[in-house]
Amino acid sequence: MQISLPFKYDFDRALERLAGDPVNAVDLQKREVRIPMEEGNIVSLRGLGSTDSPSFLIDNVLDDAQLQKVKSIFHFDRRLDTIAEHFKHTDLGQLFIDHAGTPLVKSFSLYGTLMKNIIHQQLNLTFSHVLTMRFVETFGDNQDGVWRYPNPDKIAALEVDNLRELQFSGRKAEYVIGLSKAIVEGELDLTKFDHKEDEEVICEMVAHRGVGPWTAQNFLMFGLGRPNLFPIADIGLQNALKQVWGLDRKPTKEEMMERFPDWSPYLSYAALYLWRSIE
DNA sequence: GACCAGGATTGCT
DNA sequence: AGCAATCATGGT
Repeated sequence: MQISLPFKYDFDRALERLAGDPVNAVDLQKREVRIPMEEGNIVSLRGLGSTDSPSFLIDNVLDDAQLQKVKSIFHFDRRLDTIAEHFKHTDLGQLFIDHAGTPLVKSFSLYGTLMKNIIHQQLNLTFSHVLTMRFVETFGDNQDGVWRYPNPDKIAALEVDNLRELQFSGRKAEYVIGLSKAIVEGELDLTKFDHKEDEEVICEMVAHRGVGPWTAQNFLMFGLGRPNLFPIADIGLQNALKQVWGLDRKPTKEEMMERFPDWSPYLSYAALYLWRSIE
């Protein structure tokens, strides 16, 4: 199955971003990522064209529903040129020229992205990737060289010490186990968020111990692919804005929020391109 | 050796 | 309501 897009799409950049997380099965030379699907099979997505003329080869999809799911993960239906145009006359205009075609790619597993976001809280990226990798290697499974996050029931059954052994903090271990229990017991249903407003999802999520605004906003961005979130507590975004605005300190919450009306309804893309600017 | 990392919670004023 | 301490560990 081959498809092409009528707008700039930097697939290599998307792959580099995915490759930043060692859990993902990315081959930069072959321009390929293999995606472990919920249905059990592994879909292969390979880039064929260029950023200006993007096309893709999709292999091993079971049916049309799954094809739509893959397209949705990579946002092949979301016009990046329209979004760049929106930022043209804002303070972030240059970013959208420098990194044109950078897409917002969703993670492959809702539960996985929640666990990953918890694990990544407040830690530097290198160490947090070590932790997520240990988590997946210890409790997930490997199918044909592709790692898959475990099911929540497996984590819900753990003791704090099982995660302490992987060098989780005691508190982080409690969060991860507690949230997994909430999912198993049906108190937290990640699959029912699709038709709810951002604010409603955030409200429900932060009611659970371990989930704060940053984690809920990241889940909405990278789990559900929502276009209009800006995790204001994020140190990386603060540092990126410090650089873009030429400040000698990190910007205040108020200074950042002042720009929201200009960036909206694409706050997620403002965040994505700001992260891109400091990578 | 201090201080900060792509934070959240708890306890204290 | 707002602030400080706490958490594990790696990098600077």
